[in-house]
Amino acid sequence: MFLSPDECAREVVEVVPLIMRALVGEMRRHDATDLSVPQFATLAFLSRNEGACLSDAAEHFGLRLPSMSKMIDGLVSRGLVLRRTNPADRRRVTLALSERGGDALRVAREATRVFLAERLSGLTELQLAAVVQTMAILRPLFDGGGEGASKASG
Amino acid sequence: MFLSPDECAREVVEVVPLIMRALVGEMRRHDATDLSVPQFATLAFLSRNEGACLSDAAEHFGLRLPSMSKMIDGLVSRGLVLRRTNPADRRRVTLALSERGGDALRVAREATRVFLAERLSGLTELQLAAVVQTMAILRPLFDGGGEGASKASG
DNA sequence: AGATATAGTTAGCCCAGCTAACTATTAGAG
DNA sequence: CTCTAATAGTTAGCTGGGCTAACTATATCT
Repeated sequence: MFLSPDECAREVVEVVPLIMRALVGEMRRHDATDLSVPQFATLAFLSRNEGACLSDAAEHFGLRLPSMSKMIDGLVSRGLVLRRTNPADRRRVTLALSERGGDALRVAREATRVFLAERLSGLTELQLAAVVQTMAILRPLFDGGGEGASKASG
Repeated sequence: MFLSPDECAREVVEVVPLIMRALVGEMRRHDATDLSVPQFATLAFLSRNEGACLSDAAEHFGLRLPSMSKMIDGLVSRGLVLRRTNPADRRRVTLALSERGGDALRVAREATRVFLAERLSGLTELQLAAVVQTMAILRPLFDGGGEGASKASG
């Protein structure tokens, strides 16, 4: 049986939104963490990139500056993110997680992980391995907005 | 090597949003199709469920009625969906794709498929098979809002 | 010094969720 | 048969999260 990228794409385009919807729904339900998925992702990015500036974050998520700025607004006003002017280049803004932001991220990560792990709990070891392998295959194709994605054949 | 649902969940929760972001970004770029992802998904649902009522659609997507109603508003006002009162139960509304809606769905599907297929074009046959297999594994866990998902262990 | 480029913000638009409150219709109790 | 309760949708109004256009502030370059 020949398996074309086309057929594969058809599957991915159906299943990924299903999973995403479940994740979004789950996070919406959680009043405890009370983070939207984009907010969650932003905190995660900042935890991996301490000191990133607004443009860095915007580029990573493929967003325009105003969108990113507003998102950060929300997180700053909730005390989860610190926004400071960079003294070396006073046009730039330096972003960092606050202590509360780090806590919120950990809580949200844990809740999401628990939710997903529960969904996956019925899978066999072999199936789990297949899922992990697939994630490893797909990640580089879609990370960083996909600029370098077309040369994934290597 | 033992692979726990937890580790698997950690991968899924990182990679799925990456893919989703790419899909959303791609659809936003497309002025031709000019459908948002939820609109696209709604048309796809209606094409598979001719004659569904508003509640059916809302339940399928895990949305509240007002949200679904507004979404349908948009599609109706663009001539993509027909909204008719069900004569058998005049409280109900019967939804269907219009001809233009069917066309729009086909165009959007094709564009999305092409985009994704391009991203996947560098994968080997084996990798493609793994992806397809994983989608088949995950789909039932997240389809239909996941009501029956917790008993996936059976 | 003055033009140009870069980093962010503000204003204002749209879509897409939500709840609360409402209308219209149907089903059911008495 | 009527009156109440339940069900299906809509409307109003809120929030978040995208966008562009226009602006400010800073840096860079001629």
